[in-house]
Amino acid sequence: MIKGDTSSMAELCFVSLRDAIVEGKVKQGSKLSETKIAEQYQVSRAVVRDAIAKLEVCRLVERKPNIGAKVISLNEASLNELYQVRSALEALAARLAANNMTKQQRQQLISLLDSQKSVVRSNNYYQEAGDVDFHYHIITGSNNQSLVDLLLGSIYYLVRMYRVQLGMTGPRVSNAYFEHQQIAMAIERQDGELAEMLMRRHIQYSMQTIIDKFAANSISQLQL
Amino acid sequence: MIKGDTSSMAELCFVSLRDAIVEGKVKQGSKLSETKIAEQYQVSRAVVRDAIAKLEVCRLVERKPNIGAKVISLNEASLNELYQVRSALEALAARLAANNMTKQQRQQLISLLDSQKSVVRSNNYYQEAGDVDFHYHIITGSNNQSLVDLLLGSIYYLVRMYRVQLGMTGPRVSNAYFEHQQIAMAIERQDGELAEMLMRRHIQYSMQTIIDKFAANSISQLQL
DNA sequence: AGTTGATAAATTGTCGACAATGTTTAATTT
DNA sequence: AAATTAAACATTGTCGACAATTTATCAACT
Repeated sequence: MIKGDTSSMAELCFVSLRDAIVEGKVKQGSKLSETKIAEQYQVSRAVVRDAIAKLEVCRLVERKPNIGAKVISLNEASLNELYQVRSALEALAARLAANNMTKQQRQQLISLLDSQKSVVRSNNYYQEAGDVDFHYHIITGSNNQSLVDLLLGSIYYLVRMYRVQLGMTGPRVSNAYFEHQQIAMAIERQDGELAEMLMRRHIQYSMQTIIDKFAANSISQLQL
Repeated sequence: MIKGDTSSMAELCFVSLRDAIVEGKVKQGSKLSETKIAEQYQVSRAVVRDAIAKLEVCRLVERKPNIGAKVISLNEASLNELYQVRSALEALAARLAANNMTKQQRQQLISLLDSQKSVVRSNNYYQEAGDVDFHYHIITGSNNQSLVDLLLGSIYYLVRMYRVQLGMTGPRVSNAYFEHQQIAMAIERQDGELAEMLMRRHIQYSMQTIIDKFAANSISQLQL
């Protein structure tokens, strides 16, 4: 954590903790000790409490009075629920992107897909977080701040947390690239209805993959 | 604020501040002074800061380092965006409610509508917050906790804030009751697709009403 | 009257301390 | 040995204080 930025220490602590949780450095279900985190980051507990309060509302931690906070536990039921919500919201994002994307945003999306073409050939197509993430561009391209806040404020991190937990940040089958292309073409043609439908399908397939992976992961842990 | 509860003071302060903001006691766009709020509620500033941190993530306040927090400003663009998101999420809630509602929840919904029948006759049909709110029952009846958290954690309060600002907590035309009935019947018959479609329509009409009201309100303020 | 600069006052961000609560460890009883 | 109770320890919730930053006020100048 770099001091001297225009952000408060509390904000930096929040981002740092959020990333540590999402990327699996702090395990799901584990207890967050304000005292230890304050020591580790060399800040006062007030800073840590501010960050934890916000993480609670982001639904990455659960907090109980006098007991403290712990990272949420991941389970198949909540994964299912999360994907239902994700599907509804990202389908909306795709429809709005088809209608609302600026020319510049459209060009960025196309450029992104072009730059990823060679990656697909070597069967290494996957989505890193942030600027090079296809979904991130669709969401921001919706130009609906309320939707951006919801998706990038909470859903995005929860989904990523599951993917990290399941080791799904690595290569994926290249169907995803094809689906992304189809969605991008619908958006380019400003066909909101098609973009929405394709995105629903895409998320549905993705959901099936991650649920299968979760189930397989649970079975292999039972066998240990 | 009652002390001695099992909730922390920070939680009570959060709820109290949220309600004050949503119900218009603290004006939109106004500055929140930690010092003054702490005085008013007779707690330390730490309690107030905890509450404000959470209100920030709920998107009811905007916070800037070294400047402080202020209540969001309401405007037509963000109202529009909010309703787009609300429509997607409540349509999903209706579909899930048709599939997931327990028998008991279904009975409660029907009872609620029955109890409101006489109110409609006197043209006084409106939705108070919480337990007697039709939408609240649909959302909880979705039995998707992720969806409940999103809608009841943020969207619900933002929508209510707009309605209070526009004086829309009073009587409404009784079309709403008819629409609610139609939705409830689709849910009772477990017809998720119809429930979803009817809910989209219902929110769309509601959106048109509130946008018209917002525009009329803005014009009348310009004429002052 | 409007602008600029300096000073005072207020507010925010963070700190360490204290009291209350919960957890862990040790001692006692069965 | 197992169960119960008491004591010690750790953590959380809240407090007031300090330093840094911003805002408000006032005086001087144009």
